[in-house]
Amino acid sequence: MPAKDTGTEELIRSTAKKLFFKEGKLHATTQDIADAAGMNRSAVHYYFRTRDQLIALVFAESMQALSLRLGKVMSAELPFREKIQGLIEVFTNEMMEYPFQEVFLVTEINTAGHDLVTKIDEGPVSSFLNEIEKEMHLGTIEKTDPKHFLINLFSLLSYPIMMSPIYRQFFGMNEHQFDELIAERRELITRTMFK
Amino acid sequence: MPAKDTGTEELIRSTAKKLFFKEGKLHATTQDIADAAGMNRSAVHYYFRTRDQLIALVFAESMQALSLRLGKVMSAELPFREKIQGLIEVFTNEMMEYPFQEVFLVTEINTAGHDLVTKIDEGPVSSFLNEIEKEMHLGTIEKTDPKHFLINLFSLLSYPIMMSPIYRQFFGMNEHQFDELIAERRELITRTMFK
DNA sequence: TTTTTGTTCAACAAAATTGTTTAAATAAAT
DNA sequence: ATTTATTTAAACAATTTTGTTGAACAAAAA
Repeated sequence: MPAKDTGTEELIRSTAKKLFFKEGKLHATTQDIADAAGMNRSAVHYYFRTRDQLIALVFAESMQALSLRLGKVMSAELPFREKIQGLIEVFTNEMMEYPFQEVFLVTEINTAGHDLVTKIDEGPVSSFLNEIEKEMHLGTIEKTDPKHFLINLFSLLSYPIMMSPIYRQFFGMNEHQFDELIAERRELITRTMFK
Repeated sequence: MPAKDTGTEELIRSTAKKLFFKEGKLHATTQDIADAAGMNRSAVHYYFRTRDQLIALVFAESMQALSLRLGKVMSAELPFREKIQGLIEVFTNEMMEYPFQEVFLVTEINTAGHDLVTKIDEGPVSSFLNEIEKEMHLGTIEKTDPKHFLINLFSLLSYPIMMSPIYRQFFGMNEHQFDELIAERRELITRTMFK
């Protein structure tokens, strides 16, 4: 009974993500999305009924993917330092592709107030916090609340990329120059986090 | 000839900032603003003509204030370490009061594409970058591109606060608990940046 | 007091956005 | 060939949001 399957639904989803996460167009209308996907606005409603439902789905998928990514990276069978390097690699790549994903998530939480509690698997996070604590006892990283270690790591990773439009102006750099600066950071962040 | 002067215009401005910067309601309508300010929507249009003009003004003022704040802190007559501590203090306070101000700025740049070039005085920034470089030669901070030092500093400062809705969930903390975690960071950031 | 100026509000009009409906066209599966 | 599912299109209504206008009002100036 099902038919065509030209992946239209998936196209709409990915186009919405492109607008929200890549271009930072947080107010994109159903018309904007249809235009960007090269189709009729009716198709958007046909597959997702309402704009809110589409956004709720994009939000949920983004949270879920984030949780999955975290889980995979945090519970990898690797020595601590390599695990951190893997995390930096994975999340830097994600941020480079979707610089405004986290901004989207936060503003959605502020306005719509989604219940994200269910979306996050706290298991890997808390066991990773334990691993961080062990590493602190070994002396390779500074001793504090392990939550600070995690926060610092993601701060150094995410913030410069999501704020790049502002900081490019501050430093008078073009996009290419700033991308090179960001590229240097993978190594720099490792150095900053250890010792 | 002028009349009343009940500071209504100022009230509208500050209410808009409260919605945008404090509560992260980035899609707030003129009605939302009027409601929050306890007045008629016409008043908003009377003073600012259009929503876009109000937003443009809030944006410009925010950038200008940021530039001013930066300039003042960066060109203070203080030893380097104390200058950094002052910067941390000032900008942490600002972030605590207006957690979503930077998010507002970035999303505005993405959608409206304001020309912020004129708004920023690059003078103090570039001379502060020189000061950082000098400090690197003295050996109190690690040697890299001084831009990285600045980026790191603001990452550690701003990101945790603007992302608090997400990370509170991640760590299963309430607002008060997370505020205490943030409070610990002023000292922690200093320690991380030096040595 | 009268006039002028500036402010507030309610009502209205215009525009933008959303969501539905209907019809027609297309394409796949049975 | 028939049925089912997909896609486009156009038209429409409903809602939201915006922006304007005119009247009422208050305060200062004349």
